[in-house]
Amino acid sequence: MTEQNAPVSPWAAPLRSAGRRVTRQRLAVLAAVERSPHSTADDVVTAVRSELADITVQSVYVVLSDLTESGLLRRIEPPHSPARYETRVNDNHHHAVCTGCGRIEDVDCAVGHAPCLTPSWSPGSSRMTIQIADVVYQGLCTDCRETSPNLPELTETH
Amino acid sequence: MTEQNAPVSPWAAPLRSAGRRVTRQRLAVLAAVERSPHSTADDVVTAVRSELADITVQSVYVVLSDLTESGLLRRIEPPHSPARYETRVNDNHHHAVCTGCGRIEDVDCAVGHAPCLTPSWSPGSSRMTIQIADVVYQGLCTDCRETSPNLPELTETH
DNA sequence: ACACTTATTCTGAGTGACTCATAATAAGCC
DNA sequence: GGCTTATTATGAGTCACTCAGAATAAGTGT
Repeated sequence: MTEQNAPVSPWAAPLRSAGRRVTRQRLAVLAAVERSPHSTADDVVTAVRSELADITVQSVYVVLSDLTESGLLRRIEPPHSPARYETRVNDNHHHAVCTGCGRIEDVDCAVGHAPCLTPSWSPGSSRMTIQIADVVYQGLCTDCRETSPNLPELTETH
Repeated sequence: MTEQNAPVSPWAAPLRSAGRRVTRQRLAVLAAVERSPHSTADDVVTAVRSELADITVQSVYVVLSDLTESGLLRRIEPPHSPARYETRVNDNHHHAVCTGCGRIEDVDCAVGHAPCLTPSWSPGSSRMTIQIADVVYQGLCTDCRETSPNLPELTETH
């Protein structure tokens, strides 16, 4: 009875080394986001409630922002969408958002190194110390491309 | 008396060629955004009211999103900030947001061409037709760098 | 196993940033 | 000067969070 009869979640150790207590709520949120990357807070509430029926929306918000701050989750803010979360952190990936249906795909860095970290400033700007550069691609996914035939040309906005 | 006694706004022609009527509200909004790039909707309301005291917040929202749709304004959505607008459209520039004070600077493309428009997809992603790639840099501006001495290292997130 | 401290979660209210439906107004055209 | 229809104003409502304070439960020590 003293021994652990439930399997220890793979998230317990990461939580501990982030200096956070291991709670059922946090484990459930992490599992939900891992199962469905790019989930919104609302998605997470729905998913988690199948396991923890009474969890509140507010708690999910608190847990999500706390886990984001501790580096276990990454928060992305796609245009015209509530914030989304994923467990894939600490790698150089970005996101592509379909302007038709809103679906989000992961994108690795095309260049390998980081040219965008040494930006060329526009005239009149003071120079900032850049820490991160996030790229958000927008385009049409294969499904939406079929339904809407004639599209704007590819624009060089980078 | 029939001749134009007020100088024709430089924005009249662009509005017309975008198929939009030339109204005082639109001219005032465009002038305000041109004067203060990266303005929020609220900033615009304040600025415009010095000229058009009775304009409503809702109208400003409508005008801003309409002008964005017609390509006269560009809307940017910095993290943890309401949407911002600028008149500088159709050029390849991006933005750097100071994580300390929130100030926003313009950044030209560092690479000149557009490597990010040919992204390398992560496994499991379907290929989208990319139309635009927006880069958001985050870092510390010179002012904030002085006040907060020890900072996280530069991270390659691109 | 039990108490204790404090992080975490819950309860309930509140805010910021928009969005929508409908009525009034005013550009642009004849 | 009228007319048509795009714009703007009015007023209400929603979405995505955020905050204060009370209740609960991890983790720690005994």
